[in-house]
Amino acid sequence: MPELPEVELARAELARWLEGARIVGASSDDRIVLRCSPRTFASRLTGRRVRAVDRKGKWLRVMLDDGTRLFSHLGMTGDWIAQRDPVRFERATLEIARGRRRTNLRYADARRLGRLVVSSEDIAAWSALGPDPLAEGIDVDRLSEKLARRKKRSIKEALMDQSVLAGVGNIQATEALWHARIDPRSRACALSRADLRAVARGIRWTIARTLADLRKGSERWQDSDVNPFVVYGRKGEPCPRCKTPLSRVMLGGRTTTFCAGCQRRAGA
DNA sequence: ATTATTGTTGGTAG
DNA sequence: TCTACCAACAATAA
Repeated sequence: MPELPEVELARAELARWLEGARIVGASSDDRIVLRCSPRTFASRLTGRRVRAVDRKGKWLRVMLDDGTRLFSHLGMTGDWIAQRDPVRFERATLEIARGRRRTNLRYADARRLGRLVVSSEDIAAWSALGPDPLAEGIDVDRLSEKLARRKKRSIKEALMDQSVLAGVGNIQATEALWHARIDPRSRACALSRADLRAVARGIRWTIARTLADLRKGSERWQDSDVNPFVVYGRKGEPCPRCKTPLSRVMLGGRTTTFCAGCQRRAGA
């Protein structure tokens, strides 16, 4: 379910339910998603008050009043749902109380590629994340410095590297590079300063666009049959800009759609 | 039966 | 120590 925009939506939803509320129960017995002992999960969370729900890239961090942190990554199919009754593919549950009001927050994850970790400190996966494009913006100088060391990687693979920019995944990278008119197969180190400024604009554009879609639709696009993206998943359809049929290649094992007509190979 | 999928990571090689 | 590559993880849908 998640790249940066979806996770940001999940953060806002969680914050609305959790901030200032008290966790009065926590349980999970999923030995794949849960990366700490079920006992730790229950005992460290129960009774605590929630200070804040933060997001960095695709990671969520719930900060509690005693410094304990709950980290949540949604993997490919994870989602938090505020609902009294159990949901399909439920892997963990938080019972929360705010005054007299009680709610259950349920973590659902069909493929179980997501993870939940309770820790008293920030975990390595969180600390290793690069800047978040939505929260911190994109510093082209810093980006250029990092990409200069990627001699072999394509720009698309580099953008999906979470230590380069946190939160950009297959869809957002595909859309951003189309907007920037850069061929996704270009070597990351071959992009000029102007190219990188265009990529930064492309990322801001696609994130803002996806976020706006999610906020107004509230229905996740996977659940409807409408593809809201400009090029992702549209191989063979005419490019919205130049009408050339869109091509598809594999980069780093991920499907990549692009326009051979108007996305130029950098450095070539 | 086959192929695809919004993601990460651990092992290996260089 | 850093970069690069790929299989593995796991479950569903078309």
